[in-house]
Amino acid sequence: MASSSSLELNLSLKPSYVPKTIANLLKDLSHVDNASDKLAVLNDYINQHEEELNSIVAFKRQLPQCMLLLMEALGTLKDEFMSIKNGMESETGRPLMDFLAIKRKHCEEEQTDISVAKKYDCKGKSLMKSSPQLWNSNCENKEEKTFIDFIQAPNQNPIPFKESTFNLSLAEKGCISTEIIRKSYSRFASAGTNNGHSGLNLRADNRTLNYHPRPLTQPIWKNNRRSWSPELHARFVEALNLLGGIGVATPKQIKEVMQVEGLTNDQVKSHLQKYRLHCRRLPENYAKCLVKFPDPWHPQIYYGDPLSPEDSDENNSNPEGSLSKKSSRT
DNA sequence: TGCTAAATAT
DNA sequence: AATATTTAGC
Repeated sequence: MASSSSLELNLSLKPSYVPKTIANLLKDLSHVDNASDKLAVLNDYINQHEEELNSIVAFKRQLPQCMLLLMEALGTLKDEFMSIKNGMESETGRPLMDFLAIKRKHCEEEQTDISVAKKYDCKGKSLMKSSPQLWNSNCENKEEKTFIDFIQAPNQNPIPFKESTFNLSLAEKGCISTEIIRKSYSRFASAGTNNGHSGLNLRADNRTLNYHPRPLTQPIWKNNRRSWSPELHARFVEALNLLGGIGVATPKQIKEVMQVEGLTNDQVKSHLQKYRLHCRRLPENYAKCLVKFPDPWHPQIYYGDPLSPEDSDENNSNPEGSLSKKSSRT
């Protein structure tokens, strides 16, 4: 209703995302008579939903229902996209590729339109790139992870990238197979039920899969004991954050993400215990923070996006000074 | 000795 | 997995 104006895109094909329920979106879509425009709108919603899914995946344990709702919405959107696309093809007898070529042309024009970017500005970054890219058969962009990628458990054979990227498969065969989505969805839904966890337990998201820690530069052994150098600790905290925070990450998961040779579960467990005790004494917002926060252990270190280890690693040059600060606490 | 980090036990 | 206890380094 409020968004009906946004659907007056006719042939301009501008991004049309306006938050609304799927039911309302479908209702609004039913008033659009041009199938191409419907697909464009659906595509915007699909991209936007994937972005949002990416955003909350770090909070998946706290927001499992949000994950499910988003994934259901995505499934619905993609099914709808498929059926419209199929309808188009059977009606016109024209393969989708023709359609894609037309869209691509439009999108290239759009890319120069600042107002288009504005619409996608609410979260700052990559949103604007998603829409124009959809219609390109741009296989280069391996960074662009979508829906399917972060439901892969790390030890499962990932679906080949070709199939797992919505954009690419759209370009190649018109649309991602809903079968793949369903498979992934059911894997997602059952992921946490057999391992003792109450809720969903997605072991790895797309960031975890991409996490490639640089080799440690500082010694991690002292006598016979594991020495938690600030650099090692930084990696520990990164892993912690990737896995959803101090309250939910388990020692085994942390160890796996850290990828430090010789590191044992017990050592991580011990360190986690110590770290939790330490954080417990601090204002509680520290302990809950997931992404950006000053490490209470090394307060002068400010952890940035866990994706960029250099943020935390490099700043550890003066570690011991902060360690001594701990003893001044009580 | 006391304090803490790390290891080990429950 | 969480907590408690022990060991050991400074």
